[in-house]
Amino acid sequence: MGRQPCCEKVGLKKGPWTTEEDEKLIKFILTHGQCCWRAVPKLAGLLRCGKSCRLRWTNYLRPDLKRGLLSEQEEKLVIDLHAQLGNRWSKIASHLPGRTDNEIKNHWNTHIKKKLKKMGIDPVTHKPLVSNPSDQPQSLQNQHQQKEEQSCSTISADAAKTPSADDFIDSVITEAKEDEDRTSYMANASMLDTIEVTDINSFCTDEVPLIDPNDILVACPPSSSASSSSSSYNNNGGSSNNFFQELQFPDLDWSYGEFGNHSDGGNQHIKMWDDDYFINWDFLVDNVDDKTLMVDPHPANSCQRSALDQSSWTNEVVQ
DNA sequence: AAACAGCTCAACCGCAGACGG
DNA sequence: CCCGTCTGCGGTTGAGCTGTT
Repeated sequence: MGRQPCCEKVGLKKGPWTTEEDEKLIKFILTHGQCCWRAVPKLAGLLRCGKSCRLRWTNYLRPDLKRGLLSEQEEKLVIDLHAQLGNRWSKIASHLPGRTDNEIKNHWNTHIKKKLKKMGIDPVTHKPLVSNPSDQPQSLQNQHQQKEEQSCSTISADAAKTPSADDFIDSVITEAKEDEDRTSYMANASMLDTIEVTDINSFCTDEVPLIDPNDILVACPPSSSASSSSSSYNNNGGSSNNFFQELQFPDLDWSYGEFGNHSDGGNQHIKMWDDDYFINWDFLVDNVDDKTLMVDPHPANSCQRSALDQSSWTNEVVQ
């Protein structure tokens, strides 16, 4: 009785991903696109549940992900959106190209929350922390007031600098609330320019990246993380770093450890998907060992396959 | 140098909603 | 409308790292 588990858990691996697992997953997704996550581990030869594969891909392996700390602009946008949307991280993330809900959620819990509290603002209500301001010394009240004004002023200053940023935020909030379709959002996407979000093209975590093969912003991870977070940035267990280096993308530097300072100026433009974009993908596809795998010369198209196509490829591969 | 505390973030869990039969 | 399946989401956990004593 009860709910069926998402997968047969017996014999499935858990915990940090290894380089080999990452390779398998990347190769599989690049070759087939995303579909039917439950089938992915079986077809890709992974001892993981589909859920785990999906998370690994969307939160870490997707090539269009930005890495590193959120910029001030992004942080402000997150705060604004959170004030309106609450903990709807995926909605918030959908307006920050290259950022995942998990990343934003983590950043909120570890950084922004503290920042707001320090400023005397309740991170939940976005209002001054003290419930009864009269209990508070006048100096503290002033401090809160100042901080709040400061907070508002920084945002409004930005708004002054980028006049349509507020409009944009309003529009995306309205859009999120009304659950408008993504198309209408894309129509307004150009407004993102005003808040210095680099990639204004369609962004959806459930798609293989449909990025414009131009520059995208790849932020360096925190230097601390480069040395810490062993499961990810260096080659202990979950590292994909070496793998990416081995792939030898032209003009692409994956050597996180060399990025150094990451605070604000830490973001670096890396020409990740240049004119040879598809050649790079081809390179990967060519290196897929399993010759039985279907090869799509334009993996980016994979995401645009219809549900029918996707079911048919699944069947083909299964067969 | 060792022990401990605090921090970060990838990964997991369980629930809810979407969807198709 | 119901039921089963699948995916997405948000909350939580815990391993590993850093800083402090």
